[in-house]
Amino acid sequence: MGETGTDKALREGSSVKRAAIIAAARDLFVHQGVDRVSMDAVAAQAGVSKRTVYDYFGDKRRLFLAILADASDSLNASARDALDKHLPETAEIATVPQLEEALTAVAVELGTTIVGSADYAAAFALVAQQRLQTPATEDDVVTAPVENALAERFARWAAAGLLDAVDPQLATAHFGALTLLLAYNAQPNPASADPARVRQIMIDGVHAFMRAYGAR
Amino acid sequence: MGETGTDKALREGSSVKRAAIIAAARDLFVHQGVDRVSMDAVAAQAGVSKRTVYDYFGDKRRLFLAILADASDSLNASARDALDKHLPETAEIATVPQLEEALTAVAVELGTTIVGSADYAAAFALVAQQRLQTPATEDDVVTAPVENALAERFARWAAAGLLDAVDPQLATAHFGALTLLLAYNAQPNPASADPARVRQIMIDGVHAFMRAYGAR
DNA sequence: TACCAGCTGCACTGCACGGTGTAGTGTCGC
DNA sequence: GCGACACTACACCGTGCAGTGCAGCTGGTA
Repeated sequence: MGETGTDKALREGSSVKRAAIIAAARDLFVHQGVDRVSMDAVAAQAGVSKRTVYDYFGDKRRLFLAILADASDSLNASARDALDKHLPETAEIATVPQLEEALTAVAVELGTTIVGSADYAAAFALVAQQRLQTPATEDDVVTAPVENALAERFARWAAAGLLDAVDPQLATAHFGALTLLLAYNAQPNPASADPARVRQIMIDGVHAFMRAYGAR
Repeated sequence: MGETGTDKALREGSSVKRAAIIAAARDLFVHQGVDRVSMDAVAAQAGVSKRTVYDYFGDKRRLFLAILADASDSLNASARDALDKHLPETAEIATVPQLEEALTAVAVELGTTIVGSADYAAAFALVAQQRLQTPATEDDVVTAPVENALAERFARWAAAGLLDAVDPQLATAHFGALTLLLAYNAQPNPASADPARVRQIMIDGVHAFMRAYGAR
């Protein structure tokens, strides 16, 4: 399941044009909905002929899937960056306050990069749009890797006596709900978030999480 | 802002037909997306002629808004019911465990009726679909009344020393995130939720909430 | 009986969009 | 000069859909 077969006769083309088309389509799709955006509009926004769009991506559905894959990739990449940056394997976290500080740093960074950035918020919006439609939408944005990485760390801290979490998976879900989920949902419309507001939600969310799960 | 003006020349008609059209349109819209559902399909599903749909609602947009208003009303009604049932003004809640029990009852009921019921889940799905589209979407599903009612109760319990909540609004937001938001988001697709799963999420969510906000 | 409103069924218009085919232009390597 | 290629501009087809107009059926009412 690694490669989604580029079935036939798709042109490789330059990566800059490809990126331009994806960016244009993403922005238009997010703000107007996939169905209301014509391929002509995508081509115009990308500064490319409509024919080129079809030569590159085949049809509208495959263009959409390409957007999802692209967003999913960069989302996971930046999430992993944030984790490695603020919660490295070598982190010396020995007290609950240290843990809260580190988690807050992670949450704020994730919040500003994910919720605050149109690129990633777009992915969620698009999935939310298509989720209900044609049931054959198994092509989702994969959040699992990040969640698993977090759950693994939670389990380690629980073992170390820093967290009072019987079920690390559940703790991870609650962490996400109190931070990213809440922040994303609190925005009137994604891709235009108020950074300060997001930041405050993150801080409050981590604080509540630590009150619930921090060892006493 | 009370009445959205039924501009002109709309027929009142029988409430059963009206309800049938709304139900049919809601289901189709939720499962296929507003743009992909034709008015012919709505009429057929409702067992009504297309002409009648137009005579009743004017156009597709107003039909959509009627669905939102309808869902918003019944959602708030059943939410208020759940609150009055499990957290009446006359409730004798004096201990933290009693509070957790009552909150769990409320959350489970809200979860099964809202997340578990297609009617209300549909509203959120539709709003999610339209939220990004044409920015002039001020016609939202109003959750504010319920949230305020909850926040008010939280404030009272905080004053009574049962909750350790400096900011009742924030506590309400966290309560919602840990329960409804998480449950709604954990469903692969709304309107087909697993009741047992929803129930468990609610129980766990309230438990975590009480660990974070319950007085020690 | 005549009238009238609610409703159906259907034909019809106008339009927008997905997708294709193709002629023509610029560019690179030989 | 020549072929191969990437790309554009544009015309074009088929289709699906929002919305309208209308003829006709039905049941209730005076």
